[in-house]
Amino acid sequence: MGKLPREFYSRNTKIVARELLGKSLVHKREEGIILANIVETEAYLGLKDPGSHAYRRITPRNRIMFGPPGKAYIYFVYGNHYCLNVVTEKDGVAGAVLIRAGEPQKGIQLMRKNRRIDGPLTRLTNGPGKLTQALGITGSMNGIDLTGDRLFIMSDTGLGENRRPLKKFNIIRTGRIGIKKGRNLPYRYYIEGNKFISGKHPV
DNA sequence: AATCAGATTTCCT
DNA sequence: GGAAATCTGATTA
Repeated sequence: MGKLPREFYSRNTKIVARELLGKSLVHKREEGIILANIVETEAYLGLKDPGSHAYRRITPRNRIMFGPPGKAYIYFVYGNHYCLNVVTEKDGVAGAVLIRAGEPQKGIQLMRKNRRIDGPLTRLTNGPGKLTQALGITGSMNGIDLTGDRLFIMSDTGLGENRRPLKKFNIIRTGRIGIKKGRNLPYRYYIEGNKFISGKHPV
């Protein structure tokens, strides 16, 4: 139930993406603790991955991806949203895992407040932009150290207001969402049957 | 149910 | 200039 150490992140990006499923993402704020279990991730590799921001070279935006593992790479997309990534691989090698969806466990009232939306729990954090908004994560936190005590990831505590801890689960691997180049590469991972995966629900 | 406009930054084919 | 690791609320394109 400890906080994941830097060695966890300092590994192959696809392995980290897979192993982050079922872990607990924690944001400590003045108002209280917000915690969600990670249920969907995508691996973004470095210079050779055409779907990655780090494709071909370092830029001011993607520089965090090239730095030490265990940091947060947070970027702004489509004029409105922030996406949270975890930096992987050794210092100097680009790689990151996009956290695409979570399952709310603690601080659900805070999440609803941050999202300024009513509706089912399953729509609170079922997408990368929704997740950061619910957790109160913005671009000013880009580069924050995930081995610190403000924003970090733990093994599933089994605590939570929502439901029992995730036990064993099957992992499904598919192509990544929302990109054109590199879409065919099977670098998206999610927990089979989970109700909090990104995407539209039928009404 | 499916589609569209709008929010508006960062980086280029 | 135009697309991009998105989402919401309004419209039916």
